[in-house]
Amino acid sequence: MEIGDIDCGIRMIHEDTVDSVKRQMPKKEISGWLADFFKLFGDPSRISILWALSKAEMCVCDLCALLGMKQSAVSHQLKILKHSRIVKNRRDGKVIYYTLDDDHIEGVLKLGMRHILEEKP
Amino acid sequence: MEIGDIDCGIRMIHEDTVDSVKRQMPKKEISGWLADFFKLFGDPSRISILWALSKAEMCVCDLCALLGMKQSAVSHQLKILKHSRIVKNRRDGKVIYYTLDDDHIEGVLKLGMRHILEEKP
DNA sequence: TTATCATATGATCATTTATTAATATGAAAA
DNA sequence: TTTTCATATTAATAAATGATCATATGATAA
Repeated sequence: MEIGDIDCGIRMIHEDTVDSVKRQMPKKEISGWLADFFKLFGDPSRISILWALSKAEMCVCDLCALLGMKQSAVSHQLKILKHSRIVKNRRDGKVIYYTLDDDHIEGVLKLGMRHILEEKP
Repeated sequence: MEIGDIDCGIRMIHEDTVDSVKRQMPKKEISGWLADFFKLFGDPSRISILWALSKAEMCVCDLCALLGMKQSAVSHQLKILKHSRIVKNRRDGKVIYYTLDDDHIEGVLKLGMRHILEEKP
């Protein structure tokens, strides 16, 4: 129990613990990327879109019908997901089909789902 | 390629796909819980706090020192995490120690990290 | 070409959220 | 009891975000 230096306006009580953990922390840039990644899953609309795309390739208007969302709203979310390279699309005439573009996405969804189902009985 | 009913103001092109996926969709309530769960990981401060706690039990002021955050900010985030039963605490005199309160959390962090490290070379 | 359809984009608005400063609580030390 | 220290809480503010409306793009069909 040593009293360490001040960095953020308050005392540090366990300097050894802080030092040890500090060595195991990711760089700030990485934490930011991680948070940005999880933020993609932090909205019910995007969760539904991703879940749906994990089941089938779908076009925008099918997603609208499936989820009861405005076309514009779906398009905006798809743009975010595409920009994060979590989703990709292909054009066939006027129709644009979306699919998941990353092997990890379904795993993340399922891991989260497992947690939810255990937490809320 | 059938043209289906209208629900959200636009046409549904692939009715069979939509029907099939609809049967595999989680209920809205569940999508909401999922999003709320991932939202916890969608902020750099919380990511750092959770990562730190996955390495050691820590008190509030140690977290402040480690992360360079104001005590108030740390406390706010810990409150959110505790309320979501992702983190728990114990009191020892004036000091309150926090730990992860869920086996899944570290797994989620690591899965996300794996994704990040593959994406950003 | 013009009209139509599927999708994308831009601007705006309302809501949520993270941080801060100030203050309160609650336990130990003096 | 009074003071000090660790943490929590409240209120205010600024920034981020998701939905919507209106409009634009881009491809096919007439």
